[in-house]
Amino acid sequence: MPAVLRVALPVPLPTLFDYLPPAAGEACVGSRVLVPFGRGRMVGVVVAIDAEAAVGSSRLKQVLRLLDDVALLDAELMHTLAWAADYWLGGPGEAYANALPLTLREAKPLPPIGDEYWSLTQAGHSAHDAGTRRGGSKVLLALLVDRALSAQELTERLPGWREAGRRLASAGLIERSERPPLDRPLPASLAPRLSDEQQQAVAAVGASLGQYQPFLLDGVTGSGKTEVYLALIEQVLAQGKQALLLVPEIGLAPQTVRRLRERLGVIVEVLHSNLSEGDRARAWLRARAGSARVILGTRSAVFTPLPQAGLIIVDEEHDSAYKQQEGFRYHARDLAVVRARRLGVPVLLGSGTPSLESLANAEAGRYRTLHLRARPGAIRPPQVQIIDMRAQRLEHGMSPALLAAVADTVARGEQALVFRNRRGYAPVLLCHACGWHAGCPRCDRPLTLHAGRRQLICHHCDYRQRLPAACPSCGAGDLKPQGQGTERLEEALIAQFPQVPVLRVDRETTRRRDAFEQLLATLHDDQPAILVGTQMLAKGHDLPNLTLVAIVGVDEGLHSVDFRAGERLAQLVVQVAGRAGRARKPGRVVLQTHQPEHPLLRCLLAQGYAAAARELLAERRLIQLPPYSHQILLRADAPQREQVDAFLAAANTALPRSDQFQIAGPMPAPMPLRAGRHRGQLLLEATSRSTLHGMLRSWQLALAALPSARRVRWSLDVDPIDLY
DNA sequence: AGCACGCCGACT
DNA sequence: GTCGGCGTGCTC
Repeated sequence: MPAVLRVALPVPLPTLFDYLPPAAGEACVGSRVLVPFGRGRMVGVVVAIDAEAAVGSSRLKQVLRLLDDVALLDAELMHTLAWAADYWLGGPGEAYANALPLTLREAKPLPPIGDEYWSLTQAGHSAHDAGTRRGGSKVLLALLVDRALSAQELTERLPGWREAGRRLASAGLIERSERPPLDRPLPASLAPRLSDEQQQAVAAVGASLGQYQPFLLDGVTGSGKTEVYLALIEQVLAQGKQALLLVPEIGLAPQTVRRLRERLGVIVEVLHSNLSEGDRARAWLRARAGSARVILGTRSAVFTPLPQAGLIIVDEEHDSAYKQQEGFRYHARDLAVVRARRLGVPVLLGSGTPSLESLANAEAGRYRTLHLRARPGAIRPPQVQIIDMRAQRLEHGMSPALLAAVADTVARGEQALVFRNRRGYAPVLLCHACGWHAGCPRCDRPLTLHAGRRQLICHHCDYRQRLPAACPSCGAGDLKPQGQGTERLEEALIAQFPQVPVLRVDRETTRRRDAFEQLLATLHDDQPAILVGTQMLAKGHDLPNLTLVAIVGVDEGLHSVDFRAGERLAQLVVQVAGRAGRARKPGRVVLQTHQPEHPLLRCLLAQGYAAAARELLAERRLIQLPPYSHQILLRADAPQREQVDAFLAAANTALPRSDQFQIAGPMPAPMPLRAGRHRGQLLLEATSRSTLHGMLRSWQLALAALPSARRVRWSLDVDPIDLY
């Protein structure tokens, strides 16, 4: 048997592939190779050398070329990736595909990791003097006439300069160069005085630097978690180590980057999916080279190489954005903890509304809890008032008490936020003559009315149709919107408060990148305004003049079939409420509901999130739901229901009988029809997941071999976070 | 996932 | 008589 190289390839197959060593050179584990695969060629990562071939030598092909002389992925990252692929049942190659920026999965030399600079050529200077160019090109030439500028500086001064840049570069008027990343310290601002609790948190984590220890930093919005992060990152930098800070979404990145830069006086490397591939590769490589000291990123940044790791922070750790919902379904928060253990560094999970999983880990003594209770500056926590919607005359879904609260607020020159977790004008369009309602033909759910665009849109599959003038069923012209979305609330608030600016913030109004930031920038600190919006308003963004949060209709969450609905509702209410009164002014929250006596709401409002979470945890323990049990969900969908049923039945049969786990289903998914496909699922629940592991792999292979599997799309989800 | 091969309907 | 539909099988 010849010794072969074992290579992970970016294909969703459950196997690694063996190759004969290349004609020239010595491959090492963690380096990339170009290999023939099927008809074409592919870049893979060497996971083992001197392996014994798993297939007959006649089938072995030879590595075409080595792409790295040293490992691109260090031993720790290789182990982490293998562990992740194993835990979340991914193909061995999929983890690598997620970890490596696209540019690094091409058979090219590594891109330079210096900063990208642009300058005028001789011809460029002439063109500028002649003034022949127009528009963006002219502005760009003028910007570069004195000195070369970095791509970042150009983006700051002329957003969208790339197009003009391309034109001018191909005309030979400007040229690109690389310079080593700036290493001179930038001006750093002084750290504010920390509260006692903040100091204790910093001291506790600081004392653990250099060893593995998970911390749960439990701090309400505005309690100053970020200052704790900053102080710790400062310590890590002083030791010459790297800090990785994960945030749930890109929207939170720009302001956080600014804050980190201003306070720490170092370059902050950013890694998220909205970055261009070149930028991602550069940031990744800088982290690998150790020149990036502070790395801020979203989910996939958990795979950043950290050769000098000092600390990992996961901000808003409860956020479900950390779980990848398709393909390789890993959880970045959980992986961050695993990485921290292997790296021997502390990991800090921060949230004002910790996940029940993390609370259970703290309860079990696996995590140390740090509390930040007080809001610095001694602002009182917002007072919360429940409005019983029953027997109220509603103005487009808003009660008189709610409108009065908004009126008071704007009369004082302050700002109000009206929160509604529903986009569009109305969630249902109903015919008052015959009872027909507009439904999605592909999802069996009502279509949402979007009045401004005169469309009916399905929020599940994006099916769209024009707004009918009359009822398609009976011809009556009596179509009435039922219920309220943000668009309708906006309209009603404009009518009620004609002199106050009303700003709607949802996916529709903030489609463009940075539109959200720009929108918020128009809010002057001292001017009254009304904000209407969805989830997007729940996070980040300090609005110092915002003193009222009005939550319209959270009842939907209380009826949901998903056992996590209560947890999510509590988190959402607390996060949204936390927008109120962040600066000097006291805040007020009104919560409008049809179920003022609901135990979860009452507990949440009377005793706060921690108490509500304790109740929810006790419930979960009682009925043995996560985090007190472990779930694996098999999902399947197909154009015909029989195909789904046949596959799930066969999958169920292929499951070994065991008292290690319970099986629920096969059953229809909570949305049994979506985008024209029928959906079903099979749920495994076990008290101990580790005993399940070996069985799962063989089950997965058995599923792939089922004839019925070819007629469905299917996936296995380890620790699913919604049963959708 | 791609990408071939392979065997049955509506077209120049 | 062909172009092309997507079922089936393979990739070291």
